Amino acid sequence: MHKPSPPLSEDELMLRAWQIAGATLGELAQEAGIACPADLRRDKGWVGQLLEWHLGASAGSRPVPDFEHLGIELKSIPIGYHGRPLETTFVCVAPLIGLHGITWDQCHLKHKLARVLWLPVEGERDIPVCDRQVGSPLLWSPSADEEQQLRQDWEELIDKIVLGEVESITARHGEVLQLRPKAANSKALTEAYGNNGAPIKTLPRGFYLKTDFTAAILSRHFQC
DNA sequence: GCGTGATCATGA
DNA sequence: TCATGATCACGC
Repeated sequence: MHKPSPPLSEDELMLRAWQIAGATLGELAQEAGIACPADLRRDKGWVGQLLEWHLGASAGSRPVPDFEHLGIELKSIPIGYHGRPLETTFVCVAPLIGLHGITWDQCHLKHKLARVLWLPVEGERDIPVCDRQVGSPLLWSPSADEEQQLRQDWEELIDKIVLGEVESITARHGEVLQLRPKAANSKALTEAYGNNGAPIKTLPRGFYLKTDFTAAILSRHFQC
């Protein structure tokens, strides 16, 4: 099977997503002509990239939505036996410098989360990767409450970054949003503000959605 | 090194 | 048991 072209409409995208719902990753890998890894230790992004392939995502590694002209971001999310997310969800890299005058309405995170196609995938490690099933897709935009929660966490975290306190931020800060390392390893460093605004070198950070938050999104879907 | 895709692995 | 902090792969 050749790589699907980008979907031309939201309806077309959702149709494709429903068409792969229930399939196993092994079946999807076979159609894509790629091998299914025994585990994801060395292929952490494999599931996401496989789903991108099937749905015709076009962005590659560019910092734009997966479905650029639809303004939709694709997120696979690993689900455990109890239907809850097994992992936090990476959203985007956090800016550590050049934040003068940055606002919620113009920030990268808000735009990334404006419209997300969630695709749950079985993620328990005792299920062989090839046997894991894709779940039902969910096209989501933040409710007013959800946006308020995200905004509050984002503003508090950005404030700390601006004040040179990035290295005192842990994953426990934030109700729904976390700031955590996002790097190749602990030796990858980038510039940030330190005490008194002096430049320091620190680990690159990313914004992640906590599992309680994504669990609520998914449960709202299954209840309605 | 940065941004894309994330999960791993161990200390609490 | 589970979330945090660390890490893996790839294109450029």
